Amino acid sequence: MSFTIASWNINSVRLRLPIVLRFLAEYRPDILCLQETKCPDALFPLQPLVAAGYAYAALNGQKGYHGVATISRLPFIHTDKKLFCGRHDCRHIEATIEYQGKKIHIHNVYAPAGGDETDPALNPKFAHKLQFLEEMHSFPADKGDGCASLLVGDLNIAPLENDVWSHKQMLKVVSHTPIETSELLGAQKAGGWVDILRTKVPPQEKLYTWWSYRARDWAASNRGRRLDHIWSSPDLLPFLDKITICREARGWEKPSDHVPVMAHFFPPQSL
DNA sequence: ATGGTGGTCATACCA
Repeated sequence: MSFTIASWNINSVRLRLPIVLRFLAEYRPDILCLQETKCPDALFPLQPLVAAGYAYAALNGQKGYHGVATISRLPFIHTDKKLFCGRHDCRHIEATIEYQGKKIHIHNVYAPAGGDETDPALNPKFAHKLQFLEEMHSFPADKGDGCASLLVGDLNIAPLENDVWSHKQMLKVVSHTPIETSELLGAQKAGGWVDILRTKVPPQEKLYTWWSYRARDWAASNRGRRLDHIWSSPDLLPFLDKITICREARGWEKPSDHVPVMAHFFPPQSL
């Protein structure tokens, strides 16, 4: 029995409940971290998820915007929320699980998109994004408590050249500007995190997790970006079996513009 | 250079 975690920016969990249930039925992750749920906790559709076998949920939602939720087949031994930038935006929830004696902190993160203008002096949303990135620098993979960690979510940045369809054309586009990509890689390094999607797909290969709604034909033009990420503490790397980018979900009925990303781990006792 | 498509909540605002 492997351990599988998935992350998906769902762009309204209530509107897209049918494809959430389809994904859970077909891929059966142990944990699913959702972003942009756009749903206050009191209105979160728990019952159908419980019926699908996901009995545990850690919710941090608000009306209309943002919102994260971590749903699980395994119980949580602890949950926590972090506020970023002194705001009450719902952009983070931490849930700790125990899997075969190994405790794992799972951070579910939704980073600010940042608007269109790339000058933080002119665009407060981009300034907010940069401050969020700065605060992500003090988000360690090793908390010093002996637990492993995973950090997943929509970070709204495609850090590497082949995380976008055209590096050259995207350098002036929010999500791939040099300040964002260097800050994100800086936060990753400062926290001691490993970008595990890129341990299985080499940086020379294109890899996308998001395709705009605005394209006439998203699959034909294939102008994607890798905005969704799975980071781990280095101690989990020996157990990493494979990753899955569920590209097919972009073609499902009433799709999100993001697709689920997954990591599959061998059971620690098997190695 | 522009607008292209979605979501929320009922109007602009956000992605």
